[in-house]
Amino acid sequence: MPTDRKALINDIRRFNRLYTGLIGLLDETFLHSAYTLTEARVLFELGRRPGHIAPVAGGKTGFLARALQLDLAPAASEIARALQLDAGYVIRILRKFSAAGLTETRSGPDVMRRRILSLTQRGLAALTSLQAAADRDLARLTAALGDEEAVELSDMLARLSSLLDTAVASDRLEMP
Amino acid sequence: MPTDRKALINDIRRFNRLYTGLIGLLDETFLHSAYTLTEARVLFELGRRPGHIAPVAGGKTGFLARALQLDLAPAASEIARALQLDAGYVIRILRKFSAAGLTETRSGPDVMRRRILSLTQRGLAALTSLQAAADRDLARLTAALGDEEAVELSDMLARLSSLLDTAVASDRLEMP
DNA sequence: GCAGAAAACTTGGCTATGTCAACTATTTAG
DNA sequence: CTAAATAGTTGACATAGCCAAGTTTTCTGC
Repeated sequence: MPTDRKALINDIRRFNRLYTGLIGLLDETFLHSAYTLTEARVLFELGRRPGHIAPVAGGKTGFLARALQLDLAPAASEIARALQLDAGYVIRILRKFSAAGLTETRSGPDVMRRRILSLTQRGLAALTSLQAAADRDLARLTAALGDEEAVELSDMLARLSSLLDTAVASDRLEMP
Repeated sequence: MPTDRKALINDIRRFNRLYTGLIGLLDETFLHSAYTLTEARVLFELGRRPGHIAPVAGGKTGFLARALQLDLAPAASEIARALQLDAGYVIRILRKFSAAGLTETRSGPDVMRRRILSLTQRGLAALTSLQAAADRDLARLTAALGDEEAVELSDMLARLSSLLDTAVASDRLEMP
């Protein structure tokens, strides 16, 4: 292995340590909320998927939809995959949400298709409030940065995301 | 709040999502090892602190040492703080390590100062093996990147660490 | 359109992870 | 010397999250 790769790996490890600590700090926001950390993540994930906010009436979840990468696939399993969580665990969280009136299953005439979830107004409100809290903390955290540094940081994060995406994607292809 | 700050916060959130997923992938390395994720983190932390590998005989842990930021402070509490874990929890992990012969408490002539830990040869071996596994995974992950990209990534991580350090540090000062 | 495969859902049981409160021992500050 | 901090220690407890096994629903090949 070339030297620069060793250096890179070392740098990633160092950064990992730093960022893990930072995430720990930011997560406190959620711990002070009415939801657990994972519940919050699930809530965010529900909000991120338009298909779950406003499900297409009668939308098919079959081969075609999947091929087109439509976001209409069943909720629990998809969220579990996205967040790397156990499916059973996610189901329980979703049921808790449902019981709290945050989500609803707008089942059309076809009762079987019970899996498509959507956020209720109440769920959307909960999400918005969580987002606001998280934003407030991030604003506080980045308050010390100058305007130039802020822009620099944004640019780096974007580039970094792109690089990591490439890496992760090709890693996935190799070892599925 | 200026527009660029909102953009920055959004970018951070996006990056957070990506990186959280990445960390989840990398953590699998440890889950497949003989240690749990947290145990592995504690082991790494022990290895990171030279004071714990080779404690200075008779080293003082008092006011002076603290003022000079010497790394001779008691093990458990320090590790707990660094990793944001409960002290009692850390103690138990450390005892488990001790029982497995990974660490030892080399108490000097002063019996009272029973807190300084060090890794045994066996502990060091365990750590080395874990590091190797983690390195292997990181190498695989970054294999798809070109040499130029690797260097670019290293540079960005360093710069990013510096920016985040600044932010976190001044955040701590404001709200201790 | 039907049989079997694949994928999603669901549940119970379990371990690891982590919290909390209480108490003791030691160290530091005044 | 005394107070207050700081560390360590322990038990009891709660939660998070995984696993395996079973059920239901959807997809695929014929």
